Amino acid sequence: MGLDDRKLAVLRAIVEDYVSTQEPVGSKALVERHQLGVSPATVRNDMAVLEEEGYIRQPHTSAGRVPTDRGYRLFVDRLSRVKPLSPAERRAIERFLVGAVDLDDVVHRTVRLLAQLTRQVAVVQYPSLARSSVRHLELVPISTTRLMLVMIADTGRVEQRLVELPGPVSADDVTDVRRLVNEKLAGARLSDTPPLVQALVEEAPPELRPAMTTLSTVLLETLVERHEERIALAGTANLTRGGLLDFQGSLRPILEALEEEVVLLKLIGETEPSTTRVLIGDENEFDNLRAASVVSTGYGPGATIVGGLGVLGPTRMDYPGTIATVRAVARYVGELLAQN
Amino acid sequence: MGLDDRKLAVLRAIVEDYVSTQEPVGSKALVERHQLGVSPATVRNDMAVLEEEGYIRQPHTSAGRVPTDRGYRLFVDRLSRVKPLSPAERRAIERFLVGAVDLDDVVHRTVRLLAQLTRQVAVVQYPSLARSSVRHLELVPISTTRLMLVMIADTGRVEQRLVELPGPVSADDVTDVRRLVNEKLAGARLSDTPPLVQALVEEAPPELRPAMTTLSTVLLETLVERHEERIALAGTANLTRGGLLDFQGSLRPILEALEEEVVLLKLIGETEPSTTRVLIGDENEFDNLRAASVVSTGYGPGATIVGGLGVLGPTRMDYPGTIATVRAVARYVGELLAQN
DNA sequence: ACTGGCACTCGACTGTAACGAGTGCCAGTC
DNA sequence: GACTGGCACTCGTTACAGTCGAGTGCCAGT
Repeated sequence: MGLDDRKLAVLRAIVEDYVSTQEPVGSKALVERHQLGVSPATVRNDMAVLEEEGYIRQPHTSAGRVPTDRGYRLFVDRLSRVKPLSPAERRAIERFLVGAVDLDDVVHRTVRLLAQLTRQVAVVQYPSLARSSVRHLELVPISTTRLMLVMIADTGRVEQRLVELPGPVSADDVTDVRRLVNEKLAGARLSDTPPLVQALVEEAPPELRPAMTTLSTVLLETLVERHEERIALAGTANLTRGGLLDFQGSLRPILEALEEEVVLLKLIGETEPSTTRVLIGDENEFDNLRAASVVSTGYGPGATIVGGLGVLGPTRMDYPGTIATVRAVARYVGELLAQN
Repeated sequence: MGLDDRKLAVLRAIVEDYVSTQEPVGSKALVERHQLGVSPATVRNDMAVLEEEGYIRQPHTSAGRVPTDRGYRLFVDRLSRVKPLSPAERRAIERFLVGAVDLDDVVHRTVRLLAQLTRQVAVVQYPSLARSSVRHLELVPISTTRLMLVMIADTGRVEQRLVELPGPVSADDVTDVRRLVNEKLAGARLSDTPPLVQALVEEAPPELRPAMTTLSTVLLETLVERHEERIALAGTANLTRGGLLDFQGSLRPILEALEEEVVLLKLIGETEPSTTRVLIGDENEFDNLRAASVVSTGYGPGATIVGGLGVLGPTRMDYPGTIATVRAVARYVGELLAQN
């Protein structure tokens, strides 16, 4: 695969033109718009090679070339530099995020901001419980045999859950249980809680045993097993930009995929370190999304990562710009979280 | 507007055929599929009258007829009976809603169920705070000058909000404030709280005054002013059924409208009594949604109404079936809430 | 009041032709 | 050997004409 510099320049030019015009690009138009210093015929020869190598393809015999997923991949990896944000964009980010009053607010503002800046579908994962610590556990009696368990995490997340007790429990008992539970669990990482919860049951005074047992089950279920992830979504209307040319005419599979939290989590839930991840076309594992690309990254206060965020759009997207925006927004959100 | 019985029957037949075939219906096809007991020519005369009265129209000169918004309105008001649900549907509803562990769960299951049964976009409003009572208010110290305020409503809703205090407050003070606040507000309807909150500040011991003042501001803001409504959405992929024939080719305006909580609230936030509301085409106030219809109703435990739910689809929808499903789901959700 | 018949309209579909963007290839040039 | 100009070719797009048929409006007849 001997791709000399000029062939790479041709590929870059094709990607850039196609992204901005949305139309297959031909050899003549290419030399006109870019200073390649060679004739269309030469470009055609280069194109033939690029096509053979699988970086570009022709929609039909007598049309221009279009980048393949592989071509975009090469472009992203080797042919593009991350665009610095414009001052206007920086200002927009700051303006948008100040004044958020709670975590919900932060997440909603973030997802809308991201959708607006990238003009694509934005996805933000709430700070993952698995990466949070318990700040406080509250038990609110609903009736004599029912409690509302409210957990407040250090990331600002608040989760509630109804607990059905095996027998009636007095208000004093609830107070005792609350104190016990908080003594043991406050400050603990959620992923470390199972043994602590276990100990809780064993150390409980006999009269509180049954209640504590039930409670511990619910605790484990809520906090650990049922990996309670939350997701916010915005900008689905942006899918209709490019008037059905992207996504080969049907938004259906995309919209279906966007309704599945599991899918979104796999896409933006950060797996690797804090690097920005770009999934192009069928690089992602979902058939429904083989016409889409995803740019995502992790965010969190300081250097730690508590959740992921990203955008989803057509494979034909402005990768450098999108990557820059996603990164910048993630950084700002991290700073915001660090303040709380 | 003398519409005799046969003309009404013709209109009904047109609506039913058009809804099921999605194609303009002609006089000949009509007499074939329905036992009208008259010839196509007669039907044509009736159609001419119906068209003159604005109940149907021709997409183009030599095509069949299509109902207008006005035609659907007449159909809904006078020509249709609510379809009873099939046993399969009843079973689906029950199966879907048992096992919900908290309010979030109930709402999410409901909205997905509704989307699945009606095969349209479903919207469910969380129980409105304005119609809830305070069950408990919790104050969790984050730092010496910061509190997390958590409000638990009797409807199961839990709202949190960060409070920035004017000066440092001791743990004991927080306990005092918590007790005071709960004594005053527990059990109160949220809409009745403003005077209570006011009294709270006035009656507070002097050393707690500043903290209490800030807190009261936040309380009022959170609970009353910033009418904190929440909405869940599902089934947007259903918009793509009928392959762009509905919604005159572009989903854009619909998707945009669905992103605006305010819009959705106006659509399904119940205004009138507990009756089912049907908004057809441009009967709703949003230009973006003039190609859509909305069927909505209120729900709540027992006879009280705490929120709204409904579905949105093309004006060409199965109104009797949709209305029946929306009502049934609302009733089941109400029962579920009553149990808690 | 209803019906059969008939002329008419007009979108959908088909086939043909002209057009042009874009290609691959080849012979020629530096 | 690498690049270029030229040329034949492909094939989608557009325009136009013609046919078909579903559906209508109207009118005379029962």
